Amino acid sequence: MQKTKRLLAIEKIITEENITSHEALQKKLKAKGINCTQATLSRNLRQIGAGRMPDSKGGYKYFLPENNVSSSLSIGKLQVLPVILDLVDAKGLLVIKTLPGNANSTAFYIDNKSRYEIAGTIAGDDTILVIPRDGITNHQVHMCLEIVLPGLHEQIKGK
Amino acid sequence: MQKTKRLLAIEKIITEENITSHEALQKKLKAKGINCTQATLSRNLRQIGAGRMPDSKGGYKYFLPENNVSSSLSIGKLQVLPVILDLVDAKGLLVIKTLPGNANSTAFYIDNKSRYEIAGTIAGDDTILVIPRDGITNHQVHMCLEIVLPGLHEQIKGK
DNA sequence: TTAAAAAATGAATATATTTGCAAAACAAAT
DNA sequence: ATTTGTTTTGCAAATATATTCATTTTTTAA
Repeated sequence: MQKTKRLLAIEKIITEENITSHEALQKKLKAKGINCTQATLSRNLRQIGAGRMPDSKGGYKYFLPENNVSSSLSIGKLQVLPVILDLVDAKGLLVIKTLPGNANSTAFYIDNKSRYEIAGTIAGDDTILVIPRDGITNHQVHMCLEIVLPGLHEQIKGK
Repeated sequence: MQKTKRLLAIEKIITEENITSHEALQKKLKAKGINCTQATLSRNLRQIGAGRMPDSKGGYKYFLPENNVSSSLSIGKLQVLPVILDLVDAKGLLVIKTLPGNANSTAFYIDNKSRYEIAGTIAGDDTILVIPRDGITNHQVHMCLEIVLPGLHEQIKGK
């Protein structure tokens, strides 16, 4: 999962540092041992939905759109992950099993990440149905969920 | 005021239509009788703080950052303008006179436009002090206020 | 008004970003 | 393991955007 790792690194870097060009981002990644071309970054930045705004210093700054809730409610990774018990594909959809009572909050969390790949979610008490958008492969949704919930697949595999 | 007119037109166009490139914007402006080069648009887009985000169709879209309040409170132009009575320069600052009791709401409105040129405002009952940021010329603030409150100078001149 | 200073503009150029295409890496199924 | 199909990637080229510089326009001050 070389790409996923890079996507995560990019998200982290552009939210934490002032990135003003693909080239600058490329260098930061290199420093972390992640090598790729500027062309790949162009594609990756699009994929994660990164935008660009003028900064006050006459340059430009790349940014990740705020995920409405995640920041203000600050649901951290460590609180979200342990409640997820299983993840299975079914009929082009995904079913996530959680600890009892945790489906809604987790689905809420996923929804608020506003990923393009996910059309929506429906949550019961301990089960979430994730509905991918048309044209999105099963595999893409898995990648997407891994981004929304880093470590997810690790987590599941261990159960 | 050729430039101000263009800036206003650009703001209007990119909020109302899907603009995906400088060239596209240039054509829309031309259709409105406003001619300029791509170079000028590059500079203008920076000035008004326009950003760029990936759209779902594989392209990009220019946008104007939301002015937190203006949209949700929807203080329209027509309600704001008539309460402003005068506008004078003083010691590098600007003094705005309003109808009694209208200074605070007007200042609030200006503040929430979050213009770079304006460091802040202080409002009494019928008077607002506008404090420009260091390095901003008096003229720049006027341009800026004209953008925040379209028709402002027209309005004042008529009194 | 007129002269001087500042700001805005276009043309050309430099730089940055995106994309087509072929090769490589990866995944799925046999 | 081997084949087949899909995704990812780099390279090179195309496109889009930013900037330099010279000129024109606009503002300021006298």
